[in-house]
Amino acid sequence: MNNALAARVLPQLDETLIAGLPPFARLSGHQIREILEFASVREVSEGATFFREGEPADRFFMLLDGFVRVVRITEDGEQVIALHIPAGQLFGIAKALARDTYPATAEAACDGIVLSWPVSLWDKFSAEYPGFLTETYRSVGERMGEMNERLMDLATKHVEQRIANVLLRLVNQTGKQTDDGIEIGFPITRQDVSEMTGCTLHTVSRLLSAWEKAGIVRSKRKRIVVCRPHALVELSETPQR
Amino acid sequence: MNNALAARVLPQLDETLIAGLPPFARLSGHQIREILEFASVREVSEGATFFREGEPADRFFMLLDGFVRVVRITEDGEQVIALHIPAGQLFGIAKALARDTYPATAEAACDGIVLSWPVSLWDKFSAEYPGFLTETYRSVGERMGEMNERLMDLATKHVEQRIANVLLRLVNQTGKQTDDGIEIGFPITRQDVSEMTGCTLHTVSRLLSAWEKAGIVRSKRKRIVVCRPHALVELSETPQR
DNA sequence: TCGCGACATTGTTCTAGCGCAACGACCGGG
DNA sequence: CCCGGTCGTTGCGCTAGAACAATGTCGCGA
Repeated sequence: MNNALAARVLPQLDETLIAGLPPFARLSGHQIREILEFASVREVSEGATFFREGEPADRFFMLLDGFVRVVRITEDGEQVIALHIPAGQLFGIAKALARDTYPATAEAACDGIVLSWPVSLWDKFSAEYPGFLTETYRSVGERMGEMNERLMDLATKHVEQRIANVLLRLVNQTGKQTDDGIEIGFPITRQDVSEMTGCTLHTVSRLLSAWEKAGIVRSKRKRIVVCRPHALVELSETPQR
Repeated sequence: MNNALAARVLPQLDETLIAGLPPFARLSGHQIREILEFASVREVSEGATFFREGEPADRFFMLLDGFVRVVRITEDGEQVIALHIPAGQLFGIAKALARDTYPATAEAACDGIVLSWPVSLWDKFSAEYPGFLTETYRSVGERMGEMNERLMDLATKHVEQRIANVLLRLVNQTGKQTDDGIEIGFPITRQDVSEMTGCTLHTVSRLLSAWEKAGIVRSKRKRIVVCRPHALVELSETPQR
């Protein structure tokens, strides 16, 4: 699908691709065309970096296809994955929060396609395009809510519950139905899961093995399929043991 | 000071009190008076609740004096303190993030004074008062940054480092110079610290005792004074042990 | 002034999850 | 087809910090 989409999108940007996205939903055909005029398109492959924490925020982005991983790195080199952003959302919107540098690093969790605009257009977008700001702040609010959930989990839950929660969230947000169950929509390693849950990849590996034996998940290299989501829900709710 | 301020503020709202605050900094005297016309004033005492998580967000608030504690509660009744808000900032601004309920509970960390307005005035404020929205989003951004820091800490740091960090942050944000050192600006229990760092009050107590013996802090009931901030900085940076 | 409730300390025991280590499996490139 | 790198698994010992428990202290209201 990625390739098919790329083939459609790259030769000539198709306005129907972005017309339905929340920040642009209320715009006229003319406005959509205008937006596309200004946009740079970029095809990215897994692992590509869009921008790094601390860099001057000179562009903002719309993800058309794929997933973006938002990452922060501690002084001693440990990564923490703060968030995953699905296709159809804006990111790198430091300007919306009156910042002039990016607060985190953004990289492609899988191959994908992004549009981007210079930040100098931000004020034009927010002034002229009805709904743009509202929808932007709605998704800021949602991301804050998600961070909050993770904060609570890290503060109060056990590793097992946190991992169960992360899998459930990813499956809800990005899941694709397969014959076995629901698969997380992008490649993901044990290391990634550990960086999302604040534990070691060893613990993740052990738990996934155990869950695989129990028939709750199935996983291949970089792929995780959840077969019995409800079992995970129960695990994530069990206070301890 | 609280009482003196209350005496000044309650009989008749003094426009100089809010004219200097960032969200209102660029407004004319007339606009300031208009804002005060619409405002409800409330004196609160320690522990009072402004609103609870999940309630419809029918008002937004400006803290004139005191500190607000932003709290979330897990299904099993555990509290997590997400944030402290100092005087001079807006809070309960769900509307800014296109939410119609409050995402968390807000209570008074100490006696204080708040203004509040019905949420129906939000659009008027943001449309008519230049700088209001910008400053609002700046502080949203700062709070997100702070949550992010805490997320990283919870995910990668040890309890000792997290507690050291929390003390340093509180001292920086709210500290008052005393002859011994810098004191946190509001009453705070071991339990509170534990709810900020995701550990037990026992561990907090033990560590504070140890630090007191080492001359790093001094603490009485509900009061913590940091004598040697730099020692805490070192503790917060020590990878382990 | 006394007594109660909120707050704090400190010892002991126990375990979840980390650190370390070694090996195995799969994947893409030359 | 082979080889090196990335990704995953699993066992073992250890320790940070939780859980449990008991006792001490401060401050406020009657």
